[in-house]
Amino acid sequence: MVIQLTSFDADVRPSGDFMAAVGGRSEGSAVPRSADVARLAGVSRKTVSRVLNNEPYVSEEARTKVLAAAEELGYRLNQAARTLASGRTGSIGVVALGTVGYGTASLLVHVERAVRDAGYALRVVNTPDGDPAGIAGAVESLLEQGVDGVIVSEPIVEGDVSVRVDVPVLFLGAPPAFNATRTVTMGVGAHELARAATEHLLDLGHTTVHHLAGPRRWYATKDRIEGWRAALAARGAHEPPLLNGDWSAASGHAVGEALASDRSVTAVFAAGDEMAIGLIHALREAGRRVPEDISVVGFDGNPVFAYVSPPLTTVRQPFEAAAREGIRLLVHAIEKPHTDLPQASDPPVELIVRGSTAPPPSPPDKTGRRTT
Amino acid sequence: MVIQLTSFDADVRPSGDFMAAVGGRSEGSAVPRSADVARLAGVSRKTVSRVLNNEPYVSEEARTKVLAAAEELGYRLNQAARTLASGRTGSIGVVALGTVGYGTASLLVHVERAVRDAGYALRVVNTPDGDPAGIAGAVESLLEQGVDGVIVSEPIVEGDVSVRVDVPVLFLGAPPAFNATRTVTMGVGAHELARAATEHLLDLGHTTVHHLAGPRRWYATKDRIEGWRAALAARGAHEPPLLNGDWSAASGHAVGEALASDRSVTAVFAAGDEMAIGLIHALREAGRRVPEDISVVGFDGNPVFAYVSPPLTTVRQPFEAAAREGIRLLVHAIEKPHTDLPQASDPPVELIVRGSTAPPPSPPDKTGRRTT
DNA sequence: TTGAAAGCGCTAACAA
DNA sequence: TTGTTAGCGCTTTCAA
Repeated sequence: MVIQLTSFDADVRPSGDFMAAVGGRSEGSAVPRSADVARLAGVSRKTVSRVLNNEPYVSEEARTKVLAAAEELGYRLNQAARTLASGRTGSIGVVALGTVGYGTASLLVHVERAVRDAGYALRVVNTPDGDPAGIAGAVESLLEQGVDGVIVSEPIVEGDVSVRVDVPVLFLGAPPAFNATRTVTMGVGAHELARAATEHLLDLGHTTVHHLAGPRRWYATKDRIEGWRAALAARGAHEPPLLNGDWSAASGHAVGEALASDRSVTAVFAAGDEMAIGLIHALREAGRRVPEDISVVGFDGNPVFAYVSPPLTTVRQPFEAAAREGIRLLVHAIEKPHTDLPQASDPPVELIVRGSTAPPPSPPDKTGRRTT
Repeated sequence: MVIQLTSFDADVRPSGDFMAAVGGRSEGSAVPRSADVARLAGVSRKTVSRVLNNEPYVSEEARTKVLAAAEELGYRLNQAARTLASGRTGSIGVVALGTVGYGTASLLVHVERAVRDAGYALRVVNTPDGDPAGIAGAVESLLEQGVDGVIVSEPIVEGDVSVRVDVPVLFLGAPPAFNATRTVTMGVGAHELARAATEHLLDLGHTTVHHLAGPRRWYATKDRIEGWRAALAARGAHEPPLLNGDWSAASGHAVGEALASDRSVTAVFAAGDEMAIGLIHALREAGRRVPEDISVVGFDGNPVFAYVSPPLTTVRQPFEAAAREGIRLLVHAIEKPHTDLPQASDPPVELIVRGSTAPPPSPPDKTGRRTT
């Protein structure tokens, strides 16, 4: 741990803005204003504004001069003033979960990139609990800071969130939790993915598939349960009782210890890669082989699990596509409020078959009895 | 994938602010201003401001009335106006890496929490490349948006970044890359951690330790190399050539394949958990046992790797402590610019010994020859 | 194509 | 303890 403090030059102002507010005018090394640029370029402030905002009706000559003057002065547009005058903030806020899992983290990274590519700045507020009160508070603080749009990313609980929102809202991976001027919902394919994972196991010959679910309060959990259920129902497979984890490998491990003695279990679809890893570990510790005795499928697609034994079969969530498409719609809602939303393309469902799945130890015969 | 668009009520304004800017006065359902609160509470706007900013010299009575009026109106302070008038933005910007690794993601989560706990909002800009140009652009955009302080989190390359920065800057996990009004540096203990990991292996009886490093351009890589080197030098151990990865499990796997045939290698310290996992996998595929033939230590402390075979011995980076302490110093620099920085406490070095390390297959005898 | 004037909603300084 | 006045730096309107 190193703490280094560069010598603090006492006559450096804490902030140019502060100094100016105190009374300094644009003299000496003070932070340049648009008036300074205008003066240097020999035009009006409004023309400077026009150039910097790419507005039409500016002569090439004026544009060139303004750009040169701005560059020379090291002029930086004051976003607060612009926001106050125009009502547009140029930023989008995201309410995220604040967990460090591969899934949520990579979703956030893609959101940041998509937002930036769309020309907006990003404000982030985490709500580790994801409950309605937390989300309401987070949205409230975002609105207060000033945002043109809000993204609510994978919130946890259902329940009505009570906030007054005048800007468009994008719900990523969950149904709308509150009303807003305009609401856009973008799923992350959890249902289809869960269904594909379950079907993969069924296709291998397993008579049914157990499901290790996440905490019941999460939307992500519900979606996966439903997908699993749909796959089972479509094949007429019996639906075994749910197994419960909390996304952590430790919880998967605990479930695996309890499950190991139940010889009727031959296939488990876990709602997260990490739970799957914990589950497999416990199973093997108890002497059950994976995939020979029990097949396990994960959920997320973290590439590192291609390098464990056995390499984990899993499904990949299309975070990048979901973030990109969702934000495209959100930005459309922000910038063209009175037009219809464009069509969103469906991201692909991607099943990654590796080594943790195989046919059941001994396929059931026609009567459904198992011949071990 | 579900796209849902709630019916768009045509007479809902796209934004209250916009409407007001167009000419509406505080009438009907327009967004309330501080003047509206003042009127309802029967005080002046300045008193409203005082109450909302927790300034002294307000009577209990006035405070109560203002709060009630604000609540009734659903008043929300306009941060842009406040910023313009006061010069303070109430937000801190972070320049992050935008990779989805466990390390960087969890650092970002802790940064968000610490920033919020300190009463600031967070702006995030990612620079996937982390190079000086990218960092400069990111800082520039943050400054333009308006921030009271900047955090540069684990940048990649050395090199001078050319930006004019009037606010304090916190460098997390790297030395200062540019000059600012005030610079604070907070390491994440990488050197000490790398040293502890290497020493653990040496203590086990290995004559030397190989190091699987990350991309050479990263500061994080350099720090770990230096820690490893220091441990080797302190014991008079021979320093083998560096192995090179890119943080991914795949790169660790590739190195492992090449390394498997070299029987002289008995201990490897990998600069990241995921590379360690890939390395171990390749080693075992080639018939070498871990830890019996080769010991491997990772770096990061992702708990999921306690549930693979063998459970990974690793060191945990004190992200939470580093973020909390670093931001404490940054906030101090922002709020009390003319005082000394407080003392920062050193986060603990934490070695997590699990199953991937053991004494060498057959300890060298006194002469240094190996008796296999 | 350009400019002058008038705010945006808030806080700072000062006076009361 | 409170209110008045005067901006913060920009965009908007409207006229030129």
